[in-house]
Amino acid sequence: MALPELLSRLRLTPLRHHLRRSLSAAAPPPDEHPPAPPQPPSNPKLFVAGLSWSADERSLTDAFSSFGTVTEVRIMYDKNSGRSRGFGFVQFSNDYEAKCAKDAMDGKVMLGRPLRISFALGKVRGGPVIVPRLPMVCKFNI
DNA sequence: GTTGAGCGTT
Repeated sequence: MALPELLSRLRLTPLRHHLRRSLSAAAPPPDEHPPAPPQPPSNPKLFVAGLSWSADERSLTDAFSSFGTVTEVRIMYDKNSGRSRGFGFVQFSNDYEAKCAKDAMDGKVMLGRPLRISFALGKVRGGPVIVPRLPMVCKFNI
């Protein structure tokens, strides 16, 4: 085996690997478009379903007020029977609190029923649905 | 005395 080839195998090869690693590390993300941020639109109002028949505005408020300032709580009742329709709305003073409460309370059982929470849609009077620009991180670990 | 996916009043 020729001497140059020997040297090449002993020293240059590892160097090449090192260089390749450095280059690939320094290389910009290869046209990596963020995979369609499925971050759902967020607004200060939550749609809360799966409510127990016995859940009222008071118990709802108590369950959500630890995540922020609850500005409005509404449970939909049947006009005739007066019984709860099993869902309602909880509005916070801002999107962050709403998202935090959603992440923390979605799926949790309340009064024996698992809550199904999502951001309210529809009757959004007072402006368009604002998509948050900054990542919102819930500080609660529930 | 029942039931169980869903998006609501002024």
